[in-house]
Amino acid sequence: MSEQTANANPVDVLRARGFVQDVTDEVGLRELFDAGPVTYYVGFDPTASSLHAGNLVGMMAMAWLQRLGHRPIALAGGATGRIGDPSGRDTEREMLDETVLQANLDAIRRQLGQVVDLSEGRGILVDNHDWTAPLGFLEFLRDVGKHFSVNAMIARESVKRRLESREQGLSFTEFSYQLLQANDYAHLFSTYGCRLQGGGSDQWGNITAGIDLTRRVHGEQVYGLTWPLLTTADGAKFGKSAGNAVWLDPELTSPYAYYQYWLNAADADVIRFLKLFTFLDLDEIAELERRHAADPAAREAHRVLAREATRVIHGDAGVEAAERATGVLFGDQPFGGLDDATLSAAFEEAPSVVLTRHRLDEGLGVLELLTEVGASKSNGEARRLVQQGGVRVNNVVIDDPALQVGPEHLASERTVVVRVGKKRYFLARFH
RNA sequence: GGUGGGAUGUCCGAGUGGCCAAAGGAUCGCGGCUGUAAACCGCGCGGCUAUGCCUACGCAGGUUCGAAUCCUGCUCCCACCA
Repeated sequence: MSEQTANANPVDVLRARGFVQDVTDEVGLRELFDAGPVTYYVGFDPTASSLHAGNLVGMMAMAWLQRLGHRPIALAGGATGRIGDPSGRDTEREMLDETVLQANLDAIRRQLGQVVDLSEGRGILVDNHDWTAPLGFLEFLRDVGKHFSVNAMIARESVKRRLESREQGLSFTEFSYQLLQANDYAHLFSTYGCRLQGGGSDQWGNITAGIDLTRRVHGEQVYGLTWPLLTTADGAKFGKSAGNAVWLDPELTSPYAYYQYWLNAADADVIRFLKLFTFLDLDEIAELERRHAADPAAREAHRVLAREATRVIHGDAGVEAAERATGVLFGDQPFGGLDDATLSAAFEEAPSVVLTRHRLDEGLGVLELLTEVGASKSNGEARRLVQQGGVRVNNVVIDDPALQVGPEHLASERTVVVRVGKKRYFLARFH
């Protein structure tokens, strides 16, 4: 971290990197930061077994504030996660939910820990279920509910839209959600002295609800800060690759795939992403921006983004594996003389099928092979792919639909690598 | 409850008895250009033992040499009226 960054007000640091959409009472928040370490919180819903790229904005914002000397609280929404599914009523389901939820919480704790230091004395991880579950309904109505005006609640844009929409509707549970979140803030203020809540810009209403509640219950001023909800330059949802979420769990999204997601960022996004998703100095990023403008084809900014963003989540080993696999997959060298282990590592994320060895010895039609590995749904589709020049076996273009694939096509002891188009790889293992 | 309109391929949407495996667009796939990009251009996009055959136009039946198209019933959706 540069001197400049260390001395700047955190609001400016976050804003310079693109983390600030809105701030409640910016003057007051700046003074709060100047007065000493601030305890702040960001909530994450444990709805999946892993966090995903979309959660990174909040994670990075937390990390920056921590680096600037402030104290993070990561809140896992164990309570809100439970009411998210009102259909799970019977005890068996409830138990299962409990197990899954617990696993999800563990995963979130682990993943947050990679970016934010939540160790004893450095940061705190809490679950809002801990204080929400014991709360009685009457108690909740009396202590929390009475501070809210339904008139104000239904005036909120998100609520209003649902009330006007005949087929969507709005359940009482969902309507009450903002009260639960508001109560979280008031609780964290009184328990930990938390005075700042961060969240995506869609959280603005929930955050200000918490600020209001804290003021009414405790008579103290607390603050809120939102970051923009990201979309990519070409309009796609941020953090989705081919429609699938980009997960932080290497079991769900391999370090290679993760690296590739960033490497494939649009030119118009790359600088913005460098600021948000790496810890590089802004000076360094500005230099990359100059170089990118001068020679976009070199894609230097993309490479740095992919490397640094991957390093944050998957470490040096993850970067190394991703770069090695990228080298093999996008090189133009025919494969051959490799061993199964190397091949498996390079193609970790490629779908593979196991076929019997004698089919290879007898000669397997390339069309049939394409269908077997899942590259095509029918022989007709496979034939078209070959005729269009889109098929490679071991990185060598195949132009004959009648080609018989045999033992001479093995790239390693027992594996044949099929490539369709530029990026789709499939492995056939013969046993 | 009444009246009218509709249901077509992944999606949108044309098609009112043979020329319909079904226009057009989008998505998607492959190729070209390029930078593993964007934009743009070209090709492809039901299946098969393939100059033919099979399966497909909400569901079930019928008329006809022949039906996505006509008739009957059913299911679901929409609009207007009550």
